[in-house]
Amino acid sequence: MNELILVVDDEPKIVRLAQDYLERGGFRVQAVGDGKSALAATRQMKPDLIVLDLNLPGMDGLDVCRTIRRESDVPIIMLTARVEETDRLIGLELGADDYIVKPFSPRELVARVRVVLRRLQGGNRSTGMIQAGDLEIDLNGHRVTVAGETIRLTPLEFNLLAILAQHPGQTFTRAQLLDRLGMAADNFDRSVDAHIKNLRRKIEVDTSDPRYILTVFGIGYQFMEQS
Amino acid sequence: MNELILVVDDEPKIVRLAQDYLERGGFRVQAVGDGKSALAATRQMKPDLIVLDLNLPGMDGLDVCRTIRRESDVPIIMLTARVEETDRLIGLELGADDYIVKPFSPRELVARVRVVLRRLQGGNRSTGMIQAGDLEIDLNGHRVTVAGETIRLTPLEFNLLAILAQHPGQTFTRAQLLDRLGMAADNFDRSVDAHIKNLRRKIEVDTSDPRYILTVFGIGYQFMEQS
DNA sequence: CCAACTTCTTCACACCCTCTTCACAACTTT
DNA sequence: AAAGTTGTGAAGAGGGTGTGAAGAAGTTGG
Repeated sequence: MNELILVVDDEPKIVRLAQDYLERGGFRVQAVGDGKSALAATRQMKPDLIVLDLNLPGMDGLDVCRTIRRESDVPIIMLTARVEETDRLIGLELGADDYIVKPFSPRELVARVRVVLRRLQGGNRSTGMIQAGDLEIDLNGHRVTVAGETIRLTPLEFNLLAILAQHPGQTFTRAQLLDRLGMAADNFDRSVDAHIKNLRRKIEVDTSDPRYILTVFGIGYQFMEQS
Repeated sequence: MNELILVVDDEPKIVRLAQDYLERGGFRVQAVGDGKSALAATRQMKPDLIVLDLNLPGMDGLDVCRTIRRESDVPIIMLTARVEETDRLIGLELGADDYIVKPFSPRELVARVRVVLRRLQGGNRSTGMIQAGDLEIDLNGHRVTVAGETIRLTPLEFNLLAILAQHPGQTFTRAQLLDRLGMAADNFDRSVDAHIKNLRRKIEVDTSDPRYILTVFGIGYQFMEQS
């Protein structure tokens, strides 16, 4: 089955153009015109990739991106009108996988879509089960076992572990984690540390020499890469 | 071998101007004055990029663009006198990759040519990934691998490497690096040296014969240009 | 609706890593 | 050969992190 691309833009011309080229490129395309519909469509149709315009009526594209990221790892390509904004996109690290500056060539769009999809195909995303050493995480069942023993995690601890474990080797800043966990942005950064501490106490054999959740000094935390 | 650019325009002044600047920019240039010749030249010489004027004698520029697109994926930059956004879209719809409005600055033309060539050749500026030899830098994930092995970098070392690697071949003075790293301006210049030393120890095979971070005596440092 | 419980946030202190600086050696340029 | 520039190891100052405990906020059960 061909990949399903969700195009989110309020300009019909752009939508038509993108849809036309993407379909000619062998993708299925669904289009919506505002952020609210984008969220609904993402939940219902579970697209394989989202092309998201930054300035949308109503909800800001950045908020849409953030919200989608909280519940899904679907790849997102941002469309932006200004070159200056692209710096912020990377700086904010809000979870977009690529961006394209308007006016864009539709062929470039198709090429970028292919690149992003190919890049993320190696990732294991569909099973809902993550294994790492003695650790086993059941994303759907909200269950975590260490050496066969089920352990009790708080909701926040589970989500924290899930985010990290779904991206082994990638370092998340405290701000990114606060964001993805849906915690108030004005929270103290160090509250993340507290949860990491509690989480380590439950899953690590030796908390002073962690095997799963590593500290990246000055940046944040990361889940140990599988060897 | 340098890229071959085909310039299609019926105004000798424009052709001369474009040819002059493009050749000075390191490209080979071939020029024709009408649509029919443009098609023939495209088939024969297989240029790496085409600069195409919209209003040509005989065949319309849009038709030329459409026809070329049927048989080739060569990048096309359109030249036009009109400014309206709708025209941009029409051009892009036909398969052009960029759009320049006349009168244009010849330097802008060269810059656009470079941009289009780079982004269609899989330039990975926006992916957040930088590759150079055995070195791989994940800007978003704050991860650096050497020959597949993840290495530990301090925040300052990571930023230093990122700045240098994002501008290969460009030499930075110590003052520039201090500035970009957000270090106090009254810092000792030599602290940069110390970080370069530590960085080299982690990424270079032989620190006395660096492959990635080169010293430019009397100036500063630069990241090795990859061939 | 209240009480009991769990979870989340904040604080303070100790500890560890990083950054800066210094001094000297090695190198490049003139 | 002299002068200036860069490479390098070591040590102190500064800032980030680990941690336990206590208060705040949210949840569950009667």
